[in-house]
Amino acid sequence: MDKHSYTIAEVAKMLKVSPSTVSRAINNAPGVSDSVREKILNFVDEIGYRPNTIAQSLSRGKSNMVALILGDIRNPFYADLAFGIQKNLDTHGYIVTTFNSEYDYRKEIEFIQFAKQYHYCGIILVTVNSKEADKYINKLELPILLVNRITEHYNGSFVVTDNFQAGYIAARHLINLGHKKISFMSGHHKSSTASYQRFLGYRQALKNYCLSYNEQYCLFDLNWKMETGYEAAKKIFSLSPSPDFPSAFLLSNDLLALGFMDYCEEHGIRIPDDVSLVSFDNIVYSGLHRIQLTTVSQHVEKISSEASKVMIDLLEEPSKEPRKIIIEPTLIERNTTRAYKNAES
Amino acid sequence: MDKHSYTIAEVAKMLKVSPSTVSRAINNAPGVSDSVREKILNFVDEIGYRPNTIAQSLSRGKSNMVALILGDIRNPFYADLAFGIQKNLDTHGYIVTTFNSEYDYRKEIEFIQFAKQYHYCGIILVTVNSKEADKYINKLELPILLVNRITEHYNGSFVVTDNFQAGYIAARHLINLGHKKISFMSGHHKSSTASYQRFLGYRQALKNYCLSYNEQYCLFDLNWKMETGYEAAKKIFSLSPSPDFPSAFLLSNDLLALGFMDYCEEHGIRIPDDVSLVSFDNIVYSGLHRIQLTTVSQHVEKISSEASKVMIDLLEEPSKEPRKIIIEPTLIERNTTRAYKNAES
DNA sequence: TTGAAAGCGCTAACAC
DNA sequence: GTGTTAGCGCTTTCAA
Repeated sequence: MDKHSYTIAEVAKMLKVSPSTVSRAINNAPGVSDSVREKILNFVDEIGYRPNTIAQSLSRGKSNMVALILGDIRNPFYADLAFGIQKNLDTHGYIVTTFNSEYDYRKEIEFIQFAKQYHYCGIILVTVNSKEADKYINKLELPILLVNRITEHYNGSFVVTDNFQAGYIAARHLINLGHKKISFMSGHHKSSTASYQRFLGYRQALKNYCLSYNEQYCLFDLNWKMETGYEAAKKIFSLSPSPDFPSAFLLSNDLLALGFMDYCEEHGIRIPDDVSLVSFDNIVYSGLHRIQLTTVSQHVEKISSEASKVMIDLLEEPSKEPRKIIIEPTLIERNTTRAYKNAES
Repeated sequence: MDKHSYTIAEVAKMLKVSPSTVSRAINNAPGVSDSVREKILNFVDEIGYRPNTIAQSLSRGKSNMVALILGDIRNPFYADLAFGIQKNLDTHGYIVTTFNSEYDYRKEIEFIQFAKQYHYCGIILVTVNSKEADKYINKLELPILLVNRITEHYNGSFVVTDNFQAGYIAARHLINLGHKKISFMSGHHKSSTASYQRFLGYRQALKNYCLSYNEQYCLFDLNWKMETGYEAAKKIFSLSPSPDFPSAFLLSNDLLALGFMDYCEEHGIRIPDDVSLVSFDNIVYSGLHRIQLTTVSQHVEKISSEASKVMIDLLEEPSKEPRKIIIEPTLIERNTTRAYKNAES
């Protein structure tokens, strides 16, 4: 029953040494004889002394907390990311706090300032990528790492998926299946480079295969959520019928796709019989036997391990060149796509 | 472009007042004339000064960080819980750090000690509930709140679901459907009160309706994960056929159920035609049109709002009586259960 | 109402 | 190899 926490001064006094010696011993710093070090370590262990991290941080002028700012931890993609990063950084003695910006750039900026005020030692940011954030990021004196999305004027370290390629292979898959009319349902198009790059990849594929792009059936301001995917489907399928109506859809992420599917199922639109679907992320629920969503994997475990490594580098060797890591996506073919069948055939 | 963060001393000097006056002003403490206060506040705002929270914490002897220790953020139930708690506490000026114990009591204890060393001001704990943790929890001098599960000798504040009731209504639903042989697939039975209470409720229902309990088809050490549910199904369905084989299963949580379903689907066991399934949590994916899992909702948004309220109480009025909050679960009837049909009929 | 000064628990020069 | 001492940036008595 430790009634109160000891201070380093108390420990020093009990051991009849100076606080600095204790400090050196517990921090594995040089300048203590082995015998004294051992004595101190044993004693400290015995009485259960642990240095006050707050005091350490203040004295050292830096903490060991890193902030992870992302859209929404309830998105399984981010939950995986956060889990991985947290676990990796944990083993290196860092502690990470996760902040949900809810895809709102004002919250994001608030959290960035917050991290600064709290003297976090670094920031891992999945930005919503507004012009505003851009300004804040560049005038930040904290080590920062952008994950998944980069801003326009950023030239620091990042770890991202090759989203252009992701969009390209998703579209190509559909094209190879014979689809001619393919629509894109995008997350905040203007603000998210991730979504925008995927869109560009899709456009490129269309172009390369001489297919036309029909903006009428595309949506560009979706909010990455299941409900939004549901609403998107409602909107699209309530459009008056036309020969131009798409036979396949690209959805910006799996959550949107799941919502989209839900609407379809409820309204007798069969997948993949009536329309084909491809999305991005490969969250675990997409692989469920009853779901079988064809999707482009971003390899989240790879992203989180790379991001952890880069962050640790940034923290421990600040002088190093910025690291720019791009990860190749992979198409996971499952069951929401099938060969295009002409109505007349 | 603020090159460096100002200190309170610098601000004071610029304003030709003392640091204490600045401190009082920015903390809304009494003892400053309105005119001076206003002047300080305006200036501080203008130059973008923010007090160093680390220094504040050290000086005050307490921080405003609360630790949330839970099993695994990748479980959507916990993601929802964490999201809600974080959002609520955020608006009260607290910052919450989430730790994943991975259902390992040693990690849990490590995190508890950690929170102490870092001078967190409070802990919200979803314990794995080992005897070990029990000891640590009770000799803790930090405000602590147990969520979802309580330990044997705990007599502090908690917010939990009525898990006995949850188990009872789940089983009763199946019984009303005519099922006679109902099996229970449990999370760590011995260590989790949540799971154990659900099991007890189930046993009680069996008893009340004069049904027999057959341990042979129950499993008690599952690990709350999808893969584990999959393995559980494999294990059960590889048992040699018998007239006692259950026609319905209760699964400790939705993730287990999803994995269980996956195995069944893959092996031609139809749900609900061949076997009925009920589980607990009502994560969002259970409601998907293609899934339609019948489950018992714990009302996670209610849990998180109550937990937040109680934690804030604990922090701000430490003298108050412990709060003990029990939330009633609700059965969500969907599509993984159906009336029992005798093979001969 | 305001300011001076001590101190929170630790680290890191600097001296011995 | 070890100890002394001066901060880190803030809050909070206490005195004015």
